[in-house]
Amino acid sequence: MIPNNNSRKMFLEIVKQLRQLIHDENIPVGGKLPSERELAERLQVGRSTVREALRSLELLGIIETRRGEGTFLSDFRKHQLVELLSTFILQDSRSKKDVHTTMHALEKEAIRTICLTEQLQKQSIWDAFIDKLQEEMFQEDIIREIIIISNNRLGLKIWFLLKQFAGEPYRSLMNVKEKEAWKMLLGNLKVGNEQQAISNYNEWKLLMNRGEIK
Amino acid sequence: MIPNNNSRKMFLEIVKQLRQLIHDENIPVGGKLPSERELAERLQVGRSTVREALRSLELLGIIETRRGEGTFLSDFRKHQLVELLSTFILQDSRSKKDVHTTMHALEKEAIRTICLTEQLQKQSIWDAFIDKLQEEMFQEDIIREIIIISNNRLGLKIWFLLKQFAGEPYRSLMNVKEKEAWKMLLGNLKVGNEQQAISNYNEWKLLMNRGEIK
DNA sequence: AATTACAAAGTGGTCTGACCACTCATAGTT
DNA sequence: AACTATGAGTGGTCAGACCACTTTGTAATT
Repeated sequence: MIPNNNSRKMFLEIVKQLRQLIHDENIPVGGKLPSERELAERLQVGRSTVREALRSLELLGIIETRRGEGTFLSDFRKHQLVELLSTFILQDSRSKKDVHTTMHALEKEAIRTICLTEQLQKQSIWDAFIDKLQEEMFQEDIIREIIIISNNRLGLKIWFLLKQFAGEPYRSLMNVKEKEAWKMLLGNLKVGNEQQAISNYNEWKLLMNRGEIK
Repeated sequence: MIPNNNSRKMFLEIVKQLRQLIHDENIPVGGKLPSERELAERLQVGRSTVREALRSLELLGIIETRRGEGTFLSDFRKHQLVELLSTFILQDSRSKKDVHTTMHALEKEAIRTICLTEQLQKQSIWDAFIDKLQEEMFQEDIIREIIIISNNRLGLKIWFLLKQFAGEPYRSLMNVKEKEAWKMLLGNLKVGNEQQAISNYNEWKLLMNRGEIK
């Protein structure tokens, strides 16, 4: 008979199978998962093992549980866990720097993609953003919109993820210089001037860093 | 008496208290945590509750457990969480194009970082690579080395992950033109010429794509 | 005295069964 | 028709029991 002496961690196996199950049954975001008891029976493990896997995914913000109702697939953007992680994990400045560097890489790539793709430049949204610059506005929203428009869904998701780990790298309020940098950046984005746009981006980043040092 | 049947999730509370405990007792990376049974008694909860919290932290790569030995504070720079989340994320966006775009973003950022950091340019490894170009060599190895030297461990981790999903984007054999492009790229890398290096990179990428189309 | 072999204690891994607290649908009552 | 009570289903927690594994101490052997 096959020994059940798994050197592997069972609960990790369950995590894996849960992922498979979610995929196979095509459970949508917000959809309901089978109950813990049913999962235990279907996967042929104890309920406590199932729970360990579920609790892990819950801490990651992948699922959401409501007592008396059930377990639901969550929109992982909502997780509150990340602030926990930042206090737990990202005390290391090396890691923080890595997160920022990687985010910047994704942001720049989005700008490049947009500049090099004619259809993406014609979006009238750039003008709208330039107009909105006068009001109070979240810089983060602009960045996000840029990445969204660049149409790299994977990059966007990774960026979201990192943003959550990075804490608050983007201040919401802008001073005059920052607004000016944004205006130029958006303007160059509109006409597809890659070199200039990247240059503007770097300038803006410099302004941001100075602002943080203050 | 104080009712502890709060609507709050107990296991989240335990996670919080574990963090406190690790801080208070100043447990170093690699250090040993109290046993599950001891934690259960100290925190006045059941062992299974403690386990749910511990399993969550384990999935996040914050702790490491070894059967028969104990639970240890892990080197969380391993970023296991990113790996996990990525496998979840990549289910619904397996667009190869997105994967490639994101990989290129990371590669370019590595090149930029190296160009802008003097210490990284002095590595004699570039000359070694230029020499090796004559022989049969894996382009993938050069790229990887570039990212490693750029010292962004998170980026490297993500890059590795994406490479797995991307299949085989980098052919191992190089023709004359590709070798020439690499030679220039490495040369510019050595002296920190960012603009030219990125330009070389783009040229090389173009050559790669043509080769694939053939 | 040194080495080996074995037993015991300690630890994480898993399962079972039992409650509790909560939500919801529904049968029953007014 | 509106309201109420009930029970089924679900997650939350606990206690106790094994198992598999590692470490450690001790007794037996050399």
